[in-house]
Amino acid sequence: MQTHVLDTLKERGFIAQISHEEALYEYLKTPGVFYIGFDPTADSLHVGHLFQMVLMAHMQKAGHRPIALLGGGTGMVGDPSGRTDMRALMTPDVIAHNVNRFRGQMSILLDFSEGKALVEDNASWLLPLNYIEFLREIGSVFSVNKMLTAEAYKLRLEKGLTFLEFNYQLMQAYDYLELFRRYDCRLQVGGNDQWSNILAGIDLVRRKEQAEVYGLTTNLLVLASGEKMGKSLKGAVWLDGEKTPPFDFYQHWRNSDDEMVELLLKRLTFLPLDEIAALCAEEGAALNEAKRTLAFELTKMVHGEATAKEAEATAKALFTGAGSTENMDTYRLKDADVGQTLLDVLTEAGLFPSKSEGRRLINQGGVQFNGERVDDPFMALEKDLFDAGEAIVRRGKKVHLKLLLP
RNA sequence: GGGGGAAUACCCAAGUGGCCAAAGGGGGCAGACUGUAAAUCUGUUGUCAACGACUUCGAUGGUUCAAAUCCAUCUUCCCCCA
Repeated sequence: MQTHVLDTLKERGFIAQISHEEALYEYLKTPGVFYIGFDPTADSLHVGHLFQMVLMAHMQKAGHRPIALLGGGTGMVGDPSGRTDMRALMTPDVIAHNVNRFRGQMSILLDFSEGKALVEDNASWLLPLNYIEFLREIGSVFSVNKMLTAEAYKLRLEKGLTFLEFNYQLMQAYDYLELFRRYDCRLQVGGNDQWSNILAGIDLVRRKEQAEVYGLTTNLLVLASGEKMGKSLKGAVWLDGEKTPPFDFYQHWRNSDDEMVELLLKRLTFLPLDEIAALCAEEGAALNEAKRTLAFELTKMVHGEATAKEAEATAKALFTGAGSTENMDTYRLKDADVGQTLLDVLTEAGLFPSKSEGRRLINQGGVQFNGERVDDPFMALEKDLFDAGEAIVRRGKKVHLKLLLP
């Protein structure tokens, strides 16, 4: 008999809490419908979302129907859960733009053919809501007393919470009700910080429809240090190759903490558990093999195999000296750049955020030109410094840039 | 509606007339050590034509030789009372 999908998820470390475990096991024995909400707070999904997408993919493989609910409507309000300050409000057209981008990226992992998965935008039912009707139908079954006791609001009760944000939970609960009515959706999945919002939805469906629906939360992806995952050198790591080049994406995973590798492999890749166990049985430097696998698999998943191989080859070239430098970031000098100082050109090329910063880096020995440490920020970039029209500049250990003569 | 506070760099947070480009912490970046890891130690963290200059302390005006610091107005947020 095939492994129950909940067991799969458990084994791979996804699950934090389940609302009605027994009943959910039963429900998922036959094809079911479930949803996960995504806040359209940026114009691309990032690696934090990847985790939820992988979960959806596992579920879909097990025969269930995922609904990715984009919060085009809830995004107009902003979830106060676990936040100490109010989220900046986004304008409707920005939200609509983001929703569109998300829609496209979802298909990386989900099969949308023949309605096997759906993307919904809650703007379609939240925006037309009539205030008084909503209050009468939905607002009447919520207890403010109860909401106030929720952990999620504790922080905000001290710092201040606007009525706008306080409504978020009602809206999310209403989403669940709506999806239940439309698609007979009986499971909501979310990060563990969504627990009280999910419970509110379960409650609402029970009261309005006398039906039992379920909730499941996932462990948030956090670093061993407790830091949230998904940030790196240049901020968030996006799935969009324009915003985060595939090579940077690859490097992000390649540089994972030792302690995180196994967890990440389990939760973000589809590699069999025994294979993962074997990779991670190694200790110390040998763990790098597991990191390479992680980076490769994920880059392949998001950007395709060919691109993943390129990224791998580039990494090899940069860090071991073997392989090609073909896919390295490059900057072609302009005619006027020749003979200018290294500082000026590299700032122009974006390797330094400012000239001051560039000077600092150089003075601290953080910049190399063709393998030689640079000690003079004003070194002139003459043609004879280039070998076959190109030169490699390195900032720190990991940032490389290939300069090309005009 | 009344009264009282607060706004400082990426974040938290000192500073309440010149010694302030602004303490401290976090974060970031770099160096050493390593395994492209973590931890640790060190340096650094407004900009620039750089032992100097310029622009910054919610906004705008003012007082002063001199303002993050004093005054006025405005904006936003918080707290207490109603």
